[in-house]
Amino acid sequence: MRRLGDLLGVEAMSLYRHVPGREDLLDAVVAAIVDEMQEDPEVIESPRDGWQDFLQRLAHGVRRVALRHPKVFPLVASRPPEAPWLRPPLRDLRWVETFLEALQQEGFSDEAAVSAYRAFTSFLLGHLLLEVSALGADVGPLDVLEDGQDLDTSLAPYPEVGRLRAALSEDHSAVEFEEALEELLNRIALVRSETS
Amino acid sequence: MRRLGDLLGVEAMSLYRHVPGREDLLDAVVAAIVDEMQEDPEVIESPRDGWQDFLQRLAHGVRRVALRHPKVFPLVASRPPEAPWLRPPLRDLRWVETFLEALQQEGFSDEAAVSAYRAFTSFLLGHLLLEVSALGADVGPLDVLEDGQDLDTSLAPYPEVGRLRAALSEDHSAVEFEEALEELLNRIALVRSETS
DNA sequence: ACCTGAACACCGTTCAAGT
DNA sequence: ACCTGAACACCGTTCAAGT
Repeated sequence: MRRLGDLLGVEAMSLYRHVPGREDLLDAVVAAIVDEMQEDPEVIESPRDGWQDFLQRLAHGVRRVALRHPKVFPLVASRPPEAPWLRPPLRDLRWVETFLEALQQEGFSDEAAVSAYRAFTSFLLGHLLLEVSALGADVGPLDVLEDGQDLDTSLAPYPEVGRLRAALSEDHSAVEFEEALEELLNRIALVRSETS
Repeated sequence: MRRLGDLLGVEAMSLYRHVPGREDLLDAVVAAIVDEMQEDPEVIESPRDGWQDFLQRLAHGVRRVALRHPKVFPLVASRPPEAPWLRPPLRDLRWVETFLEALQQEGFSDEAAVSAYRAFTSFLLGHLLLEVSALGADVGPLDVLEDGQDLDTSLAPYPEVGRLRAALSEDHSAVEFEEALEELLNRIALVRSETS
């Protein structure tokens, strides 16, 4: 609060005229991010070419927002949701409604739509949180080391990690996201046809 | 620090004899949780009936630890990792080494093993973080409401959410975890056979 | 070797007082 | 209506001093 006050050229105490407290302010930040997803033209674009197309565009939209705000996304992902049916990062009644409608219009049963919503949010959370945290890490890999050690000797007990450390450090987040998303959509399609 | 001191019947300042600071203390907590995974007999059990059996047991072991420590697991999931090749929640050189060895012994190529490690961690992170945070939420669904409103009127603009809110609130985390894990193993098997 | 007291530089928040 | 000063109850951390 004090820092934000400074940033606005005002004393911290003035903020309490406009906002009940720190927690509500953080909630508002999260809400702003969620709104940003809602305004993405790539996601909202009216002609939906099937539910797969819709979920593809939604997933990519959420990913863009996450990458645009790497510092804030963990908040979107982990603030306690307002209700049990709001799962991060799709923690918004409008999104859940749109999501369910879109799938039901294409013949999903109630249970299939709900289970797709669950699988979809788990997927987004895992991939985007990991991607975003890797971004924020900007960790010189030297942080692991004790004072005298170098990387090779400290990795000596772990030959495979040492041998593959280049491969392990590569960033394949974009293609991984794509492939896992593809796979998720296939799984959802399967559940759809099972229960319909 | 002050609260922990109280808990130990000592002044906060005494803690600095034993620990460099707050951050290192949190790191130690995370390390303790990771060690707990290592000691789970269900996971370590020597006769491994193939890599699928190993990954199944590992996933369930991590899940057990996460559910045993719902308050601490978010820390395991989101503390900045020590190196780019340590992905939460499997953020431990010993685990990565074991993981890679196990898969290579069963004919995985280097790339297939690394990509399996990535997919596996994303999966665990998404599912367990969501499950654990739903646990900690214990949210009376009334928190969403303004003072005068009741649930039905506040959900009125979202008919599908309203209609399906019972289904949306049900907890299916256990079966979802199982099914998604199954699906993940199938995908990993596919990648394995493609690149070998 | 281990602990303590006093102190420093921070927080978020309340409230009476200013314009 | 909006902002401020002083104050309160907290933090983590340093350091000289105690046993």
